Amino acid sequence: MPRGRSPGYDSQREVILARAADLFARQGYTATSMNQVALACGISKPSLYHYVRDKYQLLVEIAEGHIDRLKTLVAEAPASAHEPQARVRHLIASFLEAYADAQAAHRVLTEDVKFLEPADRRRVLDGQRQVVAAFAAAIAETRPELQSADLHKPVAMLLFGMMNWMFTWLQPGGKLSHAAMAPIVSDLFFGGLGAVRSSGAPLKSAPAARRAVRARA
Amino acid sequence: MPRGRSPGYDSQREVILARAADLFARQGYTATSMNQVALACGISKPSLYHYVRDKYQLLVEIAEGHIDRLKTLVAEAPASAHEPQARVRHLIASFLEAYADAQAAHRVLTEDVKFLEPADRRRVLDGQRQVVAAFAAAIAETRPELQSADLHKPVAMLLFGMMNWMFTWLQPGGKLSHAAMAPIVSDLFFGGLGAVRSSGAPLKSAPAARRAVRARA
DNA sequence: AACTTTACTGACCGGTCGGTCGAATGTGTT
DNA sequence: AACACATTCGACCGACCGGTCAGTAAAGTT
Repeated sequence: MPRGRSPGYDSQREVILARAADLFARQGYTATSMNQVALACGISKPSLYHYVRDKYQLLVEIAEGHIDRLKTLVAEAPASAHEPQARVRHLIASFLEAYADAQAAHRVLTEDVKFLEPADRRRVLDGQRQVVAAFAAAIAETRPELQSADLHKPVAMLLFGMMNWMFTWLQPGGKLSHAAMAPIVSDLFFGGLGAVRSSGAPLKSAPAARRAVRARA
Repeated sequence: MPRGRSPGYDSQREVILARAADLFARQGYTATSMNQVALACGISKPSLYHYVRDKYQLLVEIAEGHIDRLKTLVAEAPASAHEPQARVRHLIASFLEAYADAQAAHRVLTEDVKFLEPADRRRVLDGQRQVVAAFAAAIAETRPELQSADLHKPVAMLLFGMMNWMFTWLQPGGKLSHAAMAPIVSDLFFGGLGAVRSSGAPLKSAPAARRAVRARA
């Protein structure tokens, strides 16, 4: 066995994945050519193919890498807080932090899933489903009536809407950071959760909203 | 002057725009070929080019058509309600209705703006900015402290996040409709608005949340 | 030194893309 | 009938796509 892989192989591979994620995020998967990826990495196209099987593999690895990170986040969360609302607040903060650190991958995950082959797409969407389910369950603990009304998942999706939409308008260099938005999102969400009707009968008070204010500090 | 345009010209053109919007929404702008558009319309590619200058024009017309519709919505809204919160609630409902009626165009608007040339993109984004500003202003009327804290626009963006993210998870045929989500989104938003701190000092109560419950019926 | 594999590249391939050409066939106007 | 133009299409074009080939230079093992 005459020779092994260069020690720089894995790091070079990570550079490629990062640059590719960046290009995919800015231009979209289909609008990005492998020539562009190679150029962004400072290598030729055949060299690029030395590290990566094909263009599709780039997409799969970027998407799965990010969803795996998110799954790790929800898996680590339960241990950190026992009070239900504090746990969700912690989840929100850690997700927004992860989004900030991996904006390109996040954008690819949300916009280019449609280009995954059925099997891969199913796996990725299943990961997303697990993450949403974890949020929904944590939310349901703070207000069990929602679960019986089958509203805990829609409400969780509204929360994800607030978070996932942020990469659209929150620019990295701006004066408002992802971290600064975390308490605002949490306050808005838990404040409002109390006002969501769990059935046809309107609520006469907003207990969860008041609870939110108490838990915030 | 020997002949005018066929009476079916405009309707055929609208069919083309609708089919193209559908394909762009499902596959993305770059991943959709003009052959596919022609096939979906039941005509040949040269015939397609008889009705449309080029592929790019399709994108521009779809995006501008949708943003114009949204601008019309906010322009018509102020007359319909005098109470600030009711006005925003009305806006939310009418936007979600518009989204449901033009899901394809909405998706194209949010995902394919990046393919617009700078001038067109600027025009479209400026339209979006106007719409957001209108929402933000209406929100600020319900809670003026937010505006002085420069939080009314971020908070408006969180609202848009909830609404714009819905096309991601709310399937047209499902048991939960856009219309059914409108009061939930409104309740959650206005309930939570009271819990958002307008400054460093924490709120000791959530007045807007209680106001939300009263205004809901 | 001999050998095997990594790392890398210029040149190229089949195929598809957006878009056009030239011609055939209407169709309303004169 | 004669004309002008709308409408339609098969065939085609240059450009670019993802990906490969054949080959070079270097590096680790023996």
